[in-house]
Amino acid sequence: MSKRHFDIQKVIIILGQTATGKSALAIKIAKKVNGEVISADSRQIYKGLDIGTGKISKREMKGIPHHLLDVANPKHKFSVAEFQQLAISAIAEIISRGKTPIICGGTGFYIDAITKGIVFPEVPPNYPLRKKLAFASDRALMLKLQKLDPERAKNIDPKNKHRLIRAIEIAKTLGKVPKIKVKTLPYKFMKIGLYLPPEKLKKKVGQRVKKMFKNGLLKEIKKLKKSGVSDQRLKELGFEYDYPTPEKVIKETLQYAKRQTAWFKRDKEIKWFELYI
RNA sequence: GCGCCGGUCGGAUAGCGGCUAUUCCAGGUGACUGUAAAUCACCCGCCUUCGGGCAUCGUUGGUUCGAGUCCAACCCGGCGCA
Repeated sequence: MSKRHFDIQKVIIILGQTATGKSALAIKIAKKVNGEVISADSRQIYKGLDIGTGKISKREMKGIPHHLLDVANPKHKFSVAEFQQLAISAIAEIISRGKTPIICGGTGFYIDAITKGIVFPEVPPNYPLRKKLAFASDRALMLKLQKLDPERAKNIDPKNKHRLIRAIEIAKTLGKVPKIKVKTLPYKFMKIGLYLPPEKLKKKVGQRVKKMFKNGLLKEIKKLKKSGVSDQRLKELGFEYDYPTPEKVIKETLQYAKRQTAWFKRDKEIKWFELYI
């Protein structure tokens, strides 16, 4: 019996708050283990959002192949489920070439979609329906959901319109919202979390944002607008479209970092490291 | 010095005498099943056994059954006139 038989394929995950040095570490590890990087970032997935998302440049990649960057059009929404599919096939494809997948990113939900194998109900977004329901009050949405699927209505966030609308969307096509299902992938996920103490993070974010402005963040936003990305969309993507100031961007980035921490805190499998940079 | 206006939580703001002082921002804790830098909940004067208890609207008095709200004086800030 060969040793190979007992080996479970490893998939390395590098996660953590923004600006903690994930991308650089991913490159280092990739060099060591003959790996390729899969980005798990809900904004870097889009074409044209480079400066504002802190996307790694070709040069910084140092020859390491990167997947799931620039695969979506910023004009349209990209969903977790789509990401999950692409990521799963990217993992398989990298492994089939005898290399090690390294998932690197800060979008906790995207990472969990892979590592926990969340099975999303096969109901794609119904944008006309969403648009229509967007005007309804949370109370009205709740009543609607109670009629469609009393079970789901019992444990849903009663004031969270996005979730209510999604639940209604599912219930309308499937009859009801299916119970949470999980289909784990046959890999061993090694979760490495990068952490910076608050003061250092603040400093790092400040430096990074200033660099963004220097590198032409405003020009990038203008370009996106010109290519047909609406103000509304830009806002969804986390960009100020009118008067973004460094102070504002820094503040928002730090707020985001806090939300990231809240997400990652729940995952006890993460091994945390402070990077000295 | 005179006149006018104002002083309410870290900041901003609401509060025609009546239960528990409003809302927004900032801050904190948390939730998360196809929007996730999204969305949502709770806390945000002090104490608490988490049920509540005690404070508090510049200060000090007063009117009143009852005052952030009315009155007086004072303190502070802004504007105007000297």
